[in-house]
Amino acid sequence: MKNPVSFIGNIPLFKSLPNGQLERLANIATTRTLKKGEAVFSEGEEADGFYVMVRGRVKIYKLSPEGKEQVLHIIGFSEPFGEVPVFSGGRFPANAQAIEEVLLMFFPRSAFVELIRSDPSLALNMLALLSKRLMQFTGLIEGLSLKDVPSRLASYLLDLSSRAGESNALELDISKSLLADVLGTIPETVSRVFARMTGEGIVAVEGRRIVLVDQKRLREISSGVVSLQLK
Amino acid sequence: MKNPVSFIGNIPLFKSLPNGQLERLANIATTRTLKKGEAVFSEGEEADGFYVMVRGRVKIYKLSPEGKEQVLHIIGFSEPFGEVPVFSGGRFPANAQAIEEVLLMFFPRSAFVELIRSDPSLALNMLALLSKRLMQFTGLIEGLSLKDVPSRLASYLLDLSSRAGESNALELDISKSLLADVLGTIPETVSRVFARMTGEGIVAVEGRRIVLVDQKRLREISSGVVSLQLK
DNA sequence: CGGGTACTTGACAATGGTCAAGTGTGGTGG
DNA sequence: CCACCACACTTGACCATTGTCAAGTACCCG
Repeated sequence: MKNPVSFIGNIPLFKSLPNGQLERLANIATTRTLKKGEAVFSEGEEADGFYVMVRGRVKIYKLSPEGKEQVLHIIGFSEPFGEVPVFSGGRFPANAQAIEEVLLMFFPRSAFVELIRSDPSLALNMLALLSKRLMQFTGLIEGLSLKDVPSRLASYLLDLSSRAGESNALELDISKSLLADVLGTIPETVSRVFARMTGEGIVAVEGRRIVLVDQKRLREISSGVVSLQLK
Repeated sequence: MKNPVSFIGNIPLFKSLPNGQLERLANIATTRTLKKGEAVFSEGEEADGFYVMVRGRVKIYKLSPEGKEQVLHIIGFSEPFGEVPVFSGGRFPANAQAIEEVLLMFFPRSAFVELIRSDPSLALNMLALLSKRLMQFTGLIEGLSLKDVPSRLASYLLDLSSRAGESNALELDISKSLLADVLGTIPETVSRVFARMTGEGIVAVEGRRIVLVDQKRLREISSGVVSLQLK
């Protein structure tokens, strides 16, 4: 990295920190690189700090005994992760694995807690971060418990579209099998739902490129007002 | 309440606060009583503070368009709730309803944020609280996505037992239909699973009294090593 | 004592997962 | 540079779990 202090200063979590603090952070931080497929940490492992993404992406996920995955989060540029055990338990509650080549910054726990103690605005930033995570999890729980797969897929697509500037033509940011793990289902089901949506003229799919043909229908499906035809 | 300051001082979230701060808290706090069935707040409502339970219990839950409920949390004595929008959004991400007659303490947002700013240990307590919530949600997501209903019920019973001092004879702390909403299923399914477990000699059920006859089997079911017989 | 709610049980339906087989494609090593 | 292999994806047939609808019983509260 060319300039660690300036990188750290641009992380949303650390915004509003004075320069002195940024330098202290840069001093306690270390970096770590991983190849695609490598584990950052595993569930139950002892945690002595947390990470911030510099380059690449990792998935945070739970594993069932039979090997099915539920993705909790996909971490991208300048997002922190693994911060939960810093404040409560000492162990990671889920697994983290690189889905691309990855460069991470690592912040040791004790030094970071000290920093929070001395800087209330850092504490409030962290509180805001955890609160947002909580809201996001609330949505995930709602989806898994109260909505069917077409509805969850529709929500995902609409969300992608809104983050891509409300465009109707978008490109999936992840593979369809990873998408299945994000939605809490399996690749076969994702395929079938895409097929049904295509048949209904709601979307057009070509590999990872997807066109939202009928946003209105999509919104109805995502909110559960109507459900998708069987066949 | 006889002595607000001493009550507040005994809330885990506020432990380790100096007396002066406790008095400031007592000054900004108000109280609120609700009858069974009354809403504390609803999803999407503007939030200007959070609550701490003094007496009774409330359920925090999401609602599907068809009226199905998923309970996220049951709040009991001296637990805080509704604190998420204090730090991020301005709106409650779920509903809260009294399941018994309830007495609450309310802390307005801005005064509370000021207090956090001035007291790092309060900030760390709050960070620990949100982290624990996050871990709990992680478990809920895991259950909904990766485990079947018998497994979730088994986990619930084992959890109850451990919190009741490892006793084998326990009393459900909630009605079976509320239990269904906690587990992310419906009362009919809970009934059937209890019936199957009884038939297998795993538990004995009599109204709300439940005896865990075969804890070992129950643990196997909860962890997904084995599954329950069909009939 | 009455009424409503909680709970149970049965028959049925449907969502979505499993298993299997086949197609396409991108990356790598010969 | 091409062939091959692994993997991502698709599709079909089948089945299991769980939700829906309906009816009946029991129980608690007023």
